[in-house]
Amino acid sequence: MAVTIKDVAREARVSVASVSRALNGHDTVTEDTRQRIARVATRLRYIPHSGARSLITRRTQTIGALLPDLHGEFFSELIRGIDLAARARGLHLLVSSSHGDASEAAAALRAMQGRVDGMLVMSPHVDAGFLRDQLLADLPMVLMNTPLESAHYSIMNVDNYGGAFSMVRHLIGCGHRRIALIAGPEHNYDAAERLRGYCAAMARFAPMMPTQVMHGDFTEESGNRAGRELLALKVRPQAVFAANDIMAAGCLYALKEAGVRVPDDIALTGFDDIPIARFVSPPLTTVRIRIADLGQRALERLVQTLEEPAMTRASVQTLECEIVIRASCGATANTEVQQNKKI
Amino acid sequence: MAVTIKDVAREARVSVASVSRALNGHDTVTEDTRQRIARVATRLRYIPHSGARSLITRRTQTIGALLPDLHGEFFSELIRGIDLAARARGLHLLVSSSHGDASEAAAALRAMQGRVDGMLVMSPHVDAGFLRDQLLADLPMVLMNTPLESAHYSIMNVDNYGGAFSMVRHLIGCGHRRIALIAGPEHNYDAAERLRGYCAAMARFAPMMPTQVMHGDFTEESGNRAGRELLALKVRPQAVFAANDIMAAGCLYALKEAGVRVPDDIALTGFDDIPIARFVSPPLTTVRIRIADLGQRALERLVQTLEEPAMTRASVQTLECEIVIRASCGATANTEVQQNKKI
DNA sequence: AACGCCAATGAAAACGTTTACATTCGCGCC
DNA sequence: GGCGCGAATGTAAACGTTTTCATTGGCGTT
Repeated sequence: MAVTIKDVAREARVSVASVSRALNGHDTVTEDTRQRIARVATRLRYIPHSGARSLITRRTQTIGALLPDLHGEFFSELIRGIDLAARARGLHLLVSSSHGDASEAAAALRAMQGRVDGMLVMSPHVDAGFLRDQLLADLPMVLMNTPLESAHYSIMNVDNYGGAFSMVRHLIGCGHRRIALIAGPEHNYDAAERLRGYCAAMARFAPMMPTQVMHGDFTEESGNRAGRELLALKVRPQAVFAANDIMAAGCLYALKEAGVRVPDDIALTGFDDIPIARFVSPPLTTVRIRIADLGQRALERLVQTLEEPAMTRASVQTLECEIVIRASCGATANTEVQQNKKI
Repeated sequence: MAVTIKDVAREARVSVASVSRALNGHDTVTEDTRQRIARVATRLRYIPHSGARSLITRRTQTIGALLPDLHGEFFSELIRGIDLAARARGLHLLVSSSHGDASEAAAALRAMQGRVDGMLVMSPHVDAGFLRDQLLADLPMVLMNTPLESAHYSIMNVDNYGGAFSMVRHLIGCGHRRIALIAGPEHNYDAAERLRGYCAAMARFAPMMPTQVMHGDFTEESGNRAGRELLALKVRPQAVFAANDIMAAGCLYALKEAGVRVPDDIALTGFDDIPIARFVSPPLTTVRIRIADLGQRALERLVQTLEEPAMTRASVQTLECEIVIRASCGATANTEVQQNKKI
């Protein structure tokens, strides 16, 4: 039914070998015949069977992305970055999102095996055991946002620690001393790193002030709850640093509802710089992650591994964040974006 | 290098045929040998080569999604819906987003041919010529959000007309009469349908009032500009209906900046119900599209076509919208969500 | 004019599956 | 006890490519 290389060969009065050579740009074919073959191929709408090709070349020209069920903006930005980099290299992108648990993630990964040349993995369920299992099935992988260390796989992380550190430094620079953190979920790596950055910056820049950590789980509701808890305290903090923007938004509503003015009474900042950060009032000072960049860089790292498996050693890369200063922190900002300097 | 079916066969002391049969659940193999083969397969970490398989079965178990460079939330929700439905059927998802123009879209589609069993296409660049080209390469496709009609391809649209119609009816129900529309881009199908719904509802429910259409292009800036233009008018409208939420947000900032109160002085509504709609103040009354549903339904339609090519005739399905009433329209809402009734 | 060489092309094997067809074997029936 | 039959398994062809190796033919060299 479908038109194959044989049809093209017959029609162009050459062998299939010549068709293959002509279409793949080998130099051992006359310009004349190449053009004739090309004409026939387009006329017949010939499209090579990728399966047959991958059978012999051992390459699928496809990379897989295993993603958690991320919240909207983050997810789409990440895919956008990956897709951009992939298409620049003529690679296809096979995605698989939303896995509830480790076994589901493992199943998804197994299903992708054999269809892809390599994988980008961002999943909270990827642990050491998972990694060991995969090691034997040596599929090139790049791990994203993971606390794992691996001698075999490259890792691409976001500088959560540095971002949080810078934000606290900024708040202290604004004159705030009592700074509370609304933390993320306990077993989340990103959340842990942000907490670590907060603590480190407090210890460094306001060593006499106690840290104050409220419980949260990255949801709007938890931010709201934390906000109400803060208001009930005898001594309210001067600034609240939420470990992500959506919690900051939840907290903001709690403050507003109580008639507390932001930033005059309490300053508030977030993390991620999702679009919503610009739209709440007052607009939210936050830590920006270049998510698309993250995806792009991860894919490029993977491609590098793919192209020279021997040359490339596993590495850990960390993507810098930057502070975006808006109204919610009470800063008299003359620059909107302040580069996050290395510490 | 990789372990093949032959390795499994040798190790299990059977022929490759038996391995294939056992692993594919055919009933012509003894329970005893089936288990033995299964054990060997897992021990050896055997993963069938999808290329080889698709070569003979003529199926790739993969469907492709050709998407425009949609804005964040919409994009991710759509993919989520598609992915959900796909994985429920054991199908893989190959995505390709962000194509600047028609030729790029065509290239992306061509690149996907032969790697997928069918395609979901949502792209503003898909026109009649494009369609005709593809028709010959009879790949099952479902078209999304397109004004095209096709006897060969099923179409899955959003009820932009009905949503806009309902929103205008609602605004009139709130007591507003002078209702302006901030329109979307000229050659955008969604935008045109929303405009049509606005005009139809005005003609129906406020026949003596003139329609008032401001230019816009779905961007925040254009909404802001339109807002400023509205303020400059001698007679200001009582309500402004922006053809999408992000323009409504832009307009809202223009109104706020001018000290105009929403909804007291002017009511404002949007379309899409992106998350931002909840976060602006006042929260935005808008038309909700169940985006994930759209993706899911489209995929299910495609699968249906795939499974019984003969049975299924091309069809056009339209996904209903619903009005989400928040503060920005000035309604004294007792129900937050009002089902959009068929007209 | 014969020879060798190189460029262009063709023939065929190989990739890893599935499946139609062939073979084997045990068993019941005449 | 031979025969047919059906169940279980094996053999081999087929899928559409790429690539190695062989073949052809033209041309320059001697």
